[in-house]
Amino acid sequence: MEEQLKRILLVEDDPNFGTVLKDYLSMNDYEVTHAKNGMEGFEKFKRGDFDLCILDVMMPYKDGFTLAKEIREKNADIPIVFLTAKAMKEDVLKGYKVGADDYLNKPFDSEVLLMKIKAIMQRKANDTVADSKQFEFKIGGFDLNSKLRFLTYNGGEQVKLSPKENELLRMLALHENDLMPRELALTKIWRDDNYFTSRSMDVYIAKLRKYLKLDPNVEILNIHGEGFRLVVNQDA
Amino acid sequence: MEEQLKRILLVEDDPNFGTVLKDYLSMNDYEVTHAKNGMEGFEKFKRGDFDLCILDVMMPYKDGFTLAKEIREKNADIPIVFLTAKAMKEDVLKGYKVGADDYLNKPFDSEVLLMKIKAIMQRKANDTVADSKQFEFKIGGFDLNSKLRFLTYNGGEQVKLSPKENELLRMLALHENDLMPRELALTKIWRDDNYFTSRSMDVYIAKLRKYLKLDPNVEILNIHGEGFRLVVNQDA
DNA sequence: GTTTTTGTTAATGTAAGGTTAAAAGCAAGG
DNA sequence: CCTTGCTTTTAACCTTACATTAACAAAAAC
Repeated sequence: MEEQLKRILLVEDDPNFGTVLKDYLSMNDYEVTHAKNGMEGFEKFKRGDFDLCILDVMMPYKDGFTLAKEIREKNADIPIVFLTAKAMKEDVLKGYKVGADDYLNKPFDSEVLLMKIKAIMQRKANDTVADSKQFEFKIGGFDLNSKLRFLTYNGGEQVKLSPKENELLRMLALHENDLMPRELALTKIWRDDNYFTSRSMDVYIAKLRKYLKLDPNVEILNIHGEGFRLVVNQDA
Repeated sequence: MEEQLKRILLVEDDPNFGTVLKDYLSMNDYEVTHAKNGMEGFEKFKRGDFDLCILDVMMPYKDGFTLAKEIREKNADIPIVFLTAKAMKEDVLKGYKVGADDYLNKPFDSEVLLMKIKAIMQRKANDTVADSKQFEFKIGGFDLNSKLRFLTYNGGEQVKLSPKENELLRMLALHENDLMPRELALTKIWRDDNYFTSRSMDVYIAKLRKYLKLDPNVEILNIHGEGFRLVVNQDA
């Protein structure tokens, strides 16, 4: 029953309105990333892992619709809500064509926005059956219990894992014997893909290798420039 | 999957507003009982079986908070929504302490109220599944009688538990060997999740650990950032 | 051979949890 | 009322757990 904080990407060029809206959403338990224009919005979108996008339609350089189209190319499922000052029919239509999940005219009641967000999230949550819910893994002689965050070797003592250790090992296990792309772990676990998070991840790979040393048939291999591979030798 | 008509108790002294609201809710498929003051509200509450209470805060004789407290004594789970003209901070706090599920400032958008009601009902519906009626537990060498609030070790002396000690231990026992999320205990037992209630809970965890020290096979483990785990080693 | 990427260890800063004691609430009973 | 005893909260201080960053070594790519 773990409640995951929902992440929202807010792209709004009006600094006043943007900040107020961000604060309001933050107060209501959403993790908000605020981008000040379309370019920035797309960059942040690519690097983070969001649950919902709120896009202002009227922005310099890159308008909300164009941005939405780009976002849709990367992710066909993510809910998008448009903010617009104009209640023009064509605009609304254009928005829905790009795949808007909802539409709000400025100025709007912030409570209404909140309700709509909640409704959209819920709707999506029901769809998301594909979201892997596996929390127990056998890795060679190890058992990983990813819900309670511990690892045992041959039924021995339980070693506690930190949240990051746990998620990373789980992600590797989900791709056992296969490539687990760096980018995937970084966007999903660290929720940001940059130099520092990347180094942080390497630190965690080292930690995991230390735990896994107990079983000579289990190892984490690096695929240079690509990611890592959790391999289990099943001979013996 | 039979749909049961939800029953709402509406306590509102303003006859105009009360009637309008009642009609509005009725139109939206709720069965509404309208009480015109606190006394009447409590009488009707005792006699009826409601799914939700909507209480006006400002009422003659008996205000909404007092009424809420009385209702809470009879039923610790029923959702309560307060209506108030004042957006005063103290009022809000007082309300949540009594166990408010939501708060609405008059005048408000009736659509918003409707959505909130829906959301609350849904939330409660999910909780109720896990809400067990078990009141006796075996925890290693201990027996917990949660109705009479005492704990015995190997049939020895009965140690009395305070209400909070009791509820917390029961909540842990309901999740034996599994994660009992911090948030769950805080929202269910303390009815509020903030820094202080959280520290309060830690104090109670310490108390329970002291009681449970008698049996070396029983312990309460912490899962950092998640919650606690009551583990029982069943080897001997 | 130089640059980029990865491996590893240690240092730092922050957040969460543990512990104890004092203060505040609260419900009898005098 | 005021006290008394019990429960709960608040506060202070301490310890542990985590994640990030830095620094340097090793490996791979170019």
